[in-house]
Amino acid sequence: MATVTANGVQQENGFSTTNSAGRMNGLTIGQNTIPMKDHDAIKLFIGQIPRNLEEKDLKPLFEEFGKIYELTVLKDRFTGMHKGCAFLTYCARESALKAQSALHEQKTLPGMNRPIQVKPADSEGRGEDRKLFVGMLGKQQSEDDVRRLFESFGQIEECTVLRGPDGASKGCAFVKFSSHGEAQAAINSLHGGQTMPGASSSLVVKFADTDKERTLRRMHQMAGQLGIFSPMTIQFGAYGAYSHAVSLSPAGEETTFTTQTPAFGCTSSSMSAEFQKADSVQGQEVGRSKRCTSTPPGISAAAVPSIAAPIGVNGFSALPPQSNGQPTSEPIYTNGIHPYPAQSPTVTDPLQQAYAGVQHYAAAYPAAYAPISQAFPQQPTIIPQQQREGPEGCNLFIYHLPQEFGDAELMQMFLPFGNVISAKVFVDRATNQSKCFGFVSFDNPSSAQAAIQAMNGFQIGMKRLKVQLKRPKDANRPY
DNA sequence: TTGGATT
Repeated sequence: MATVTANGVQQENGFSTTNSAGRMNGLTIGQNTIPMKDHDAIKLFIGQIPRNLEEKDLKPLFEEFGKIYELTVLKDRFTGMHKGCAFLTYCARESALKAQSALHEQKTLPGMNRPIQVKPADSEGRGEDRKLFVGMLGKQQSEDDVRRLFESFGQIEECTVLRGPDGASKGCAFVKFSSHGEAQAAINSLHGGQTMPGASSSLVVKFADTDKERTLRRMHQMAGQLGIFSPMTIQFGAYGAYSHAVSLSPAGEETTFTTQTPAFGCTSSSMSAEFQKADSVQGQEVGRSKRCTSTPPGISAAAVPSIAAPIGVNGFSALPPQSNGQPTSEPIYTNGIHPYPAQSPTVTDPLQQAYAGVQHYAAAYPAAYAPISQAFPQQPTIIPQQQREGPEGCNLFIYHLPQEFGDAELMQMFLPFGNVISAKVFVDRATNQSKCFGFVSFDNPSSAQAAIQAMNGFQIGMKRLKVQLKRPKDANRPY
């Protein structure tokens, strides 16, 4: 038996699923029509409704824009009181858009002092599929500037430049378009395409995080703040730092660089750089052979008291028990980086002793970390180090880093001097290449000072590290 | 050549 539905669509089977626009909006079985809605139907939030209006009163008002799929006045869960708002879903997406443009803030219902609100409900994904995060803006770019940048791609519903407490732009913004397509078009044209004045890299245009991603990030942040990363990370890191940056070639010879460290497994680094600590005190280079001869191989780690300081800070409160006749003169991690601590050519130089001592520590106790790792059998996954600034006087700016250095290498290099709460090498987003500078934050100023003392002027290859306190944020800012 | 950021 054929059925003619309200839409005039005739079907042999008595089912009708399309409206005049060819979209699904109702399922008619015999005489009964079960309302169906578009797959992309929009749930609208209706606000500023007088509390005496119920569904039956509201229906006529909204039906003029299309068939209603669902209309629910919001009631207090406990008291059942009318909350002055409702959710409304039309069968057709089109109807919702029409209602929104015809009604939203266009009229005020009797007894209300603000105009009616008709807009997609928050539950509709909060617009995140059309909201963009814009990064690498110039710090002086205003909302208007950002709007101008984006206006040709569609209708901008929202544009906010993120600002710190002092009102200074954080160099990023959110831009919400009225549709996903517009947002996507903006990404396609603008992302990476230009570099704003004062920005360090090309413009970033991407979809803003979803709620889920945001929650995840928050959790990571919390975890980072609470220091919930593996203690072994730190200890391994320290160990790795010494073995990386510190492995002395006793004979002053090049050693082959292998890339394994216990801290990070196989690292990406394959540096052939040569480390030399410049003699910053006397302003002169200390001869390599002189330094080397002053560091006799085979010196006992335990006999070098000064290594206790940097090591202790990193959680090595004690050296492992002297053991077992392992060879101590060969670095187990020979990575081609040769620090030549040269503050003084004598063996009493603390830094040199630290280097030497740690080298021997690394050489003599390769199993040192094993018992510790067994003591923490279920370490949580390492949470990626977020950018964290330390207190005033604890943050270092490091320039002339080797191109190959990444965050991990930077951290390893500075771990000997204290608790590194953050190590960040700046990377050019376009090329993914290091910009050869970075930041290291300690949790206390003396570690930072110790690091400056030891590492400023440190020669790597043809370059010398520049290690100094990071400029405070407000420095050099025009007022 | 001074922190790559968030709703």
